[in-house]
Amino acid sequence: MLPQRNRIRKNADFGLVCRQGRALFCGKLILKTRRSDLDVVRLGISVGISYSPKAVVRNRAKRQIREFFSKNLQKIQPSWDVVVIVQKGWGESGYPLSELGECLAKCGLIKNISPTTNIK
RNA sequence: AAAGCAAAUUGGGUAAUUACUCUAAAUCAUUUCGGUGAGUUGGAGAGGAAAGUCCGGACAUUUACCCCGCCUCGGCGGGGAAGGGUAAUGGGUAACACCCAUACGGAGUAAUCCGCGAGGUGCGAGCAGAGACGCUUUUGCUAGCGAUAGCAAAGGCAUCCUGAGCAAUCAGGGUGAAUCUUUGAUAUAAGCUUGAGGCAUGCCGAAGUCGAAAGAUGGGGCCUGCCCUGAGUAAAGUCGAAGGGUGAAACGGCUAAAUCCUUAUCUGAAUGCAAGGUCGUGUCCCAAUGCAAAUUGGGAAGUGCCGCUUGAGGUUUUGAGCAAUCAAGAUCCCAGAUAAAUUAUUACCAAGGAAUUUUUCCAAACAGAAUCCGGCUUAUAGAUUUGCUUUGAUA
RNA sequence: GCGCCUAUAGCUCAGUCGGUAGAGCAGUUGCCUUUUAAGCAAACGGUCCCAAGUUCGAGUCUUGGUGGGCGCA
Repeated sequence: MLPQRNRIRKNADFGLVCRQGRALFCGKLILKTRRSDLDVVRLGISVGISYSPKAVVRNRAKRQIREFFSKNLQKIQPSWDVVVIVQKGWGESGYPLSELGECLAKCGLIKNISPTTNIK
C-alpha cells in the first residue's frame, strides 16, 4: 500500500487531473497525467461499478495496480499526478502489469523499467 | 450396510519477510503551549451471510387534526380520532410479519416437513334491460346414444293433527315463516323491522360435469353418505349376504376475500448517521450599520472534528422453564476506514481431485464492514459431529 | 451508505373493482393517383421480465428473484 503522501486524497484534485491531464491508453486502462507543484508522485485509481458489480473483483483490481506502483515508486519521476481509470474487460485473464510499465516508459515517466513484474 | 430426515460446528492452520489503517509508549524537531510532523517499538485489524433492504427496534431532527388540564402565554402533559399493521391458543422479547410449545388440517411407510389460519357475506364487478339470481324436485307425454331439454300438473322449510308402515319414513290437511322486487310508513352510522304486491330467471359464457366427437349443461367449488329390517356367525349396539327407505334444493357436510364489511388487539407521524451537532476554520456573494477600516446577520460551495463504536456485547458456571428465553455470579475488550486500510511473496502441515506408484501436477465456494443491534430472505465448494427413521443381513 | 420508481406488440404508452389485453406510430397487403407522399380499408404482430402462492379464474393480489432508472451531502 502506498504511503499517504503518494495518494490523491481530494475530490477536487481528482477532477483537475481527469479534466486537464494528458491521456495515455494502455489496453483497457486509461492513464491521466498532470504535472503538480509537489515533489512526489501521487496516484489515484478509479474503478466504476460497470467494471464489475461485485465489490470483491473491483477491490482486487485496485490492489494489483497499487502493488505495481508501490514496487516501482523509486523509478517514477517526481511531481506528477496520475489517475488510472479501469475499463470493463481488463484483467479477465491475469493482470498484464508489464504493459503498464512499458506505457509509462514510452512517455518518459519511468527511467529504467524492470520487465519482470508480471504478477499473477 | 444402504437410503433418508433433522440439528449443530467449521468456512484452512503455522512460521518468516513486507506494505497500509487504528491504537499505546517513549524519543527527536517545531510551536501561538492547544497541538502538529518524523521515524522506532508493542498490540489489534471482514462475514455466515458483511449481500437483498423485506420487517422490527435503538438513536437524531422536524412537526399536523380534535378535546381536556397546567402555567412563566407559547410551550408542557394527558386522552381521542384518522391512518397503518397483526390475526388458532398460550408463552418469549426492547420490538416484530421473528422464535418456542400445544391443538387442528395436509404430504410422507416413518423420522419429519408444510400451513398470512378471527367472524360475516358468498362470487362472470360481461351485454341488453326500469329491474337479473331465492330454484329446484316428483309424475306423465315428446325429443335425444347420453348428459339433458321442452310442455302440462303437483310440490318444497318449521310445527301440529289424521292415516299408512315393525321401523327409517311416506301421504293428506291446518297454521306459521323465509327468499326477490317495488312502493309507503317509521327509524338509522351501515342497516333493520312491519305491511302490501308481483314474477322477462333473456343473450353470451370460464372452471367443473356428461359425451368418441359435435354438442349439452354450467350463477363458487368439492363430497356421498345416512337410516331401517336382517339370513348368518361362538357372540352382536359394533361384523354381515340380501332387501327396503331417504339421499332435490336445503335452514346436508367440507371448503372458498391475499378485493369487501365487521370484531379483537397493537401503534402518534414524517425523515434517515448523506439523520444531526460544532463557544471549528478560512474563501466568495447578499443585506444592515459605518466617512472608512471593520462589525453583525443570512446564504453558497469546500474542509476538519464530534456522532463512531462498551454493546438488548462475547465466553463460561449455576439456577428457573417442556422449550424459546430469563435471572445471578465470574471473566474478557474483540475493525472503525473516508478516492475509503485489512496486502504481496515464500516454506511446511492438514484435507480434495487426476495421473502414477511414492512422487508430480491441478484446483480451492459464496463473497468485502461504512450508525448500531434483533429477525427474515437469497448465494454458498468442501469438511466434521450428534440424534432419529425405514429397509435388508447377522447374532 | 440511506431511500424510492419501473418492466405490457418492432418503438412510445393505456389497462380503475381479478373475468381472459388495447391505442398511436412503424412494417405488410389492397384501394385511390400517371407515380410517390398524404388519405381510406384490412389483416398480421404478445412467454404481459422470471418463479412460487392465493383463487373456479392473475397483466392486476401476496412473497421471493432478475434487469433498467432516479433522488439525498
